[in-house]
Amino acid sequence: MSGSVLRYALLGLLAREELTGYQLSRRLRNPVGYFWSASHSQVYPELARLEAGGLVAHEVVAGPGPRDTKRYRLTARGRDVLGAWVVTPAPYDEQDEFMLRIYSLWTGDPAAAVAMLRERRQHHEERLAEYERILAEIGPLPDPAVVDETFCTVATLRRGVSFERHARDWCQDLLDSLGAAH
Amino acid sequence: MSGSVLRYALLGLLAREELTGYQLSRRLRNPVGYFWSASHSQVYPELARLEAGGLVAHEVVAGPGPRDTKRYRLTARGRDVLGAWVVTPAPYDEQDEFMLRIYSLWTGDPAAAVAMLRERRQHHEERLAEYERILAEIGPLPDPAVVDETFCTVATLRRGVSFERHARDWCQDLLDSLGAAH
DNA sequence: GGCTCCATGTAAAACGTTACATGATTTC
DNA sequence: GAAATCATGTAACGTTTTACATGGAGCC
Repeated sequence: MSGSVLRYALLGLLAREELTGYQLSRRLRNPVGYFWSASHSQVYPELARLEAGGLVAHEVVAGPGPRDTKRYRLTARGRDVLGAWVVTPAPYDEQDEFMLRIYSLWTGDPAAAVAMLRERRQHHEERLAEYERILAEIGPLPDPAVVDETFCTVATLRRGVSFERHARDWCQDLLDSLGAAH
Repeated sequence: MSGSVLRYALLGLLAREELTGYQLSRRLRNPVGYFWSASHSQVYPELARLEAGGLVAHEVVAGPGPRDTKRYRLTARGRDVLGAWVVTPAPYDEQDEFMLRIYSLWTGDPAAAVAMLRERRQHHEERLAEYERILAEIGPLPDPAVVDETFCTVATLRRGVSFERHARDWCQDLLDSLGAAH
């Protein structure tokens, strides 16, 4: 029973629907990939470990593809482990490679710095539009809030919207103070 | 010549002042630790690699401690490598263990979830105050902006302020919609 | 014919964390 | 006298990335 974070990403996805290893890998690009990603070569061994620990189980299903697929589901024990983990405080400091660049931006070429910041701002802009599009698709939540899958999905999207907006504005402010026209 | 990010954290610190391995380790908790951290057991081997590549050099100095210390400085080549890296686009998706918890919050105990979110909001509040204190200490920047060390430090702090503010408000909104009184 | 998607795995290499190892000086 | 700080390193372990390996179905 390893203590890696990946296992909780997998349990969290399986708490919502039954999935194959391949489908889990894809979701770890999108939509969960927005805040946690992993490659398939990590997923398959981790699934085997989770099954050995009794947190997930699988049945073999003839899928749409040519080969038999393993459809995984969360066990009651898996659900308990996940539920206990989510209310645990997360480590506070995240690594931010972009900020590391900003910290030493003064050592780089000014014109290249402006180009990099413009690209970054554009990236935030696009991601913001994407989050807002998904939110619009989901529509309004019921007013006495029901804390279910959708509620949590919307919560993460709202955080995304807030984050991208502030990040975009910060890029713009920095560009302005660098004296970059338009 | 490895391609890890740590090397740029070290180069970025050495671009500002000459430091020993131990001092570098401490700065990777604070202030750079706000967005990049590393333990001393990573720093010492990486410094050796950087020196082998001609990006840093050291001289042995009798420090305040009992033992001789190695004071490292950036070489011209190290400065070039750093300057080229900072204007390079950073990978966009960062891992966010906290958001992974939020995504599956619905599987956890509601009261425990509220407690966790309150603690998190408090954390953002404290970090916000810290950044604002440091900004006040630095004071205002010259108006025709000079893109130097201080300018970049202030840029990272402003981003920190903006981030903590939005994160705190998001926590509060979520607590509100969970119907948590105060 | 080549590319992408479906689908599963293993292996090697790189990277990061924690523990081991040592020891003087300063502060409580 | 105990704990923290200064100061440097190595070793073991865990995690992550990239490459290796295979192969059918559908699309351009």
